[in-house]
Amino acid sequence: MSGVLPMNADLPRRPGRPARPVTREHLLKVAREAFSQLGYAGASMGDIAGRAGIRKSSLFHHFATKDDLYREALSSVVVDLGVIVGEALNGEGAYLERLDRSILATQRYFGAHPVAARLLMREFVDGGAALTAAGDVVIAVLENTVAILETGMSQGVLPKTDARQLAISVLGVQFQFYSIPEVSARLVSADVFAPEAIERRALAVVEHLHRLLGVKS
Amino acid sequence: MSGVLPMNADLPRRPGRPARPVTREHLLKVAREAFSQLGYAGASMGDIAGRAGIRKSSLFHHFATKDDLYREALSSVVVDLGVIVGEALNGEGAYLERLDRSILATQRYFGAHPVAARLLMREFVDGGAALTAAGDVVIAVLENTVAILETGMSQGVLPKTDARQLAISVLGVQFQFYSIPEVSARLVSADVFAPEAIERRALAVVEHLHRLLGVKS
DNA sequence: ATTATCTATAGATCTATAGATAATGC
DNA sequence: ATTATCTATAGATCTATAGATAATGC
Repeated sequence: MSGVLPMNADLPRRPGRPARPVTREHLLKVAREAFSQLGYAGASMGDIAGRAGIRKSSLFHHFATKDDLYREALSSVVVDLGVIVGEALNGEGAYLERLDRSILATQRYFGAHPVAARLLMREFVDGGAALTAAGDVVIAVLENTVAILETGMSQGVLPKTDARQLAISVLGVQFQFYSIPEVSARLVSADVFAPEAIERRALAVVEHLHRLLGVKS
Repeated sequence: MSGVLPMNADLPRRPGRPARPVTREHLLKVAREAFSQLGYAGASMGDIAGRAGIRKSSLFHHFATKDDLYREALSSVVVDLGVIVGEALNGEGAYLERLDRSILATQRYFGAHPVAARLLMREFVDGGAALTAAGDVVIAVLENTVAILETGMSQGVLPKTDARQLAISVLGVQFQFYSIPEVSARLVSADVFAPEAIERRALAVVEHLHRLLGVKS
């Protein structure tokens, strides 16, 4: 599609209102990539602008501060993932069915969006030092996990244990692989974002979490 | 102890050779703290010097480049942890005894050294982009975990499964809690470095890894 | 003489702003 | 008229270096 028109996407731009302005969406996409790969402090506005094919000052036209850009980039991932997990959890089926569906959905989302898990992990590791607002979102995600685990325990589907300690381990199993993609790639000797590798990891995480949570098999 | 002599530790220093020079060990300690909290890009040489009570240029007298300082700070943690896990694994007892001892030793090390897990996790997440040499150390740590798991599987102590996929999940369970201390603290509503909290997490990780690895109980 | 510190500074880079430019969309 | 881009630049900060200083350790 859109192959009929010439794709003069990466010609150097000149002053004046452009025919095909760089979209906010595209800027957020390259910002997610840069922040994911380099972290908030490591990624510069000039670098992000360069990836999008515009000048630094043009990037500031779209986002008033680096912090604004970062928050919006992070938020887009949190919202996406929240919707996907929400749909998986609120769909049909018994507790374990919905749990498995949300695990698979999360893993496939991370596989389809190579920057997502690392971007979120960096935010966790930074500990909301830069972000009180986003820090609360992070806590909300974990409190949600705790609630899901406690539901399973009170329904007798999962053995009772400290749900808060467990939630952090669950987070580790779900995020680790895609948060450290270069390391994971070397360990499993494969492109971790190839379709077979994604599916292999998804099934492994289901198996691992079943064991970790004590699901009867 | 050493309370007899005046502790003029944090008086401003002046030009000329000092009576009590700041030790290399102390500089590495504050560097580990800064890199752990802020990351490689986020921590500046000026900041690290300031934490140690000297000027930036004096820090450069001890470490020629920021990269040198980072590598040595990271290396000190890798070596420490390697020794501790090595001793736990090479000691007496059956496979499971040695496994549990190394899990507990790792958790207690992270609890006693609040900057260690996060410093290592940041290095994993950065993916050796900055560091090829240290990146190999990181891979070595994981290959070692794979070898331990495969030993257990071939001895029939652990059920057979993909040891490489499992190793990454094990890494997640072992590191997550102490890699995101601010988040963990809010989730468990406690100072995660208080002795009881450390012991609670250590026992939880043993339980979680027993389940994840399929140890018969 | 050695050495751990300091002051001062070069040169790069980073966030952010000011103001010109020129095509778009109304 | 609006607006997405550009050039140019201010001011802060960052890594790293040069060279002075003065107490230590021999």
